[in-house]
Amino acid sequence: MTIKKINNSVVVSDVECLDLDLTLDCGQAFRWERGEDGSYCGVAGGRFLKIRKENNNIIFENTDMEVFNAFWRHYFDLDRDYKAICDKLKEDELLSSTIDEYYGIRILNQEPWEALCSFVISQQNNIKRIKLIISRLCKAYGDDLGNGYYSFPSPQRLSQLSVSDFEALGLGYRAKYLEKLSKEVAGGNIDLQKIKALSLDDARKELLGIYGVGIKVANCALLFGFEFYSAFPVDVWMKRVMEYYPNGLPECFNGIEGIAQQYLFHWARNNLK
DNA sequence: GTCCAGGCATGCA
DNA sequence: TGCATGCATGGA
Repeated sequence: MTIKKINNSVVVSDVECLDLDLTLDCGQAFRWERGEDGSYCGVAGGRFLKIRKENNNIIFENTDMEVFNAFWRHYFDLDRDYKAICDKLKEDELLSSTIDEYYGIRILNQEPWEALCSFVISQQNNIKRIKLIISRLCKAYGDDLGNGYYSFPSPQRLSQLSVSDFEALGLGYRAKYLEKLSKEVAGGNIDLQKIKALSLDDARKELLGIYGVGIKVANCALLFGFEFYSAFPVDVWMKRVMEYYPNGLPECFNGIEGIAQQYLFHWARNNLK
């Protein structure tokens, strides 16, 4: 991997295992939009980014080296050896063919607050509508970043809302979950950074204590927002996949269960039912 | 019209 | 502990 500043962009060459479609539009993050040219625009960490792939280069447009190194480098998990991870996972028969077919999925390091909210919203919902609701939430209560892009609203901002304010965004019965969660985090009763520093089991216990957070939402938040690569979310799609593992998860998943899961999730959505 | 979506809280056994 | 049920919304 080599990194260069070219004009207004940061250009990263020779990145193994990063397919923008598979990574940004695979149900782990809900704020990226694909342009007709295959580029993606989105917001993370309060920053707008346009990213595209050109031959062997990943181009981070309108980004300087400081912001790239401070934020996007970690967001895209660029310092993790996904090739080695995928090679290990391919010891499993199902993943061997799945990774060949869908090589390039990475786990994004999203912010804990956004990930937790997003997956509370995700429950009993489909990806298209999750995106729609989050988009409305950001437009209504996030900071205006220009060109129709908005930051994900802070817990402080959302703590000022009522249940009916959330319902107006189409949150349905999840409105009361978001309302309470926002107030708890804004008020300091829930400390997400502290949870991030715990062991996986302890962090999961903390999240499971939150109103509206069950085992699936907790594991998604842990994997996508708290950097726990062993978290293994099982939703309706993964329940179908689990029939292929009647004796439990294979040993080659150890420590990287979450990455295995994301490939299997993608495979299931394309191949099962 | 019915079924389903990256499920959860609640009540009851 | 495990299981049944209700829950908001919108697309297929």
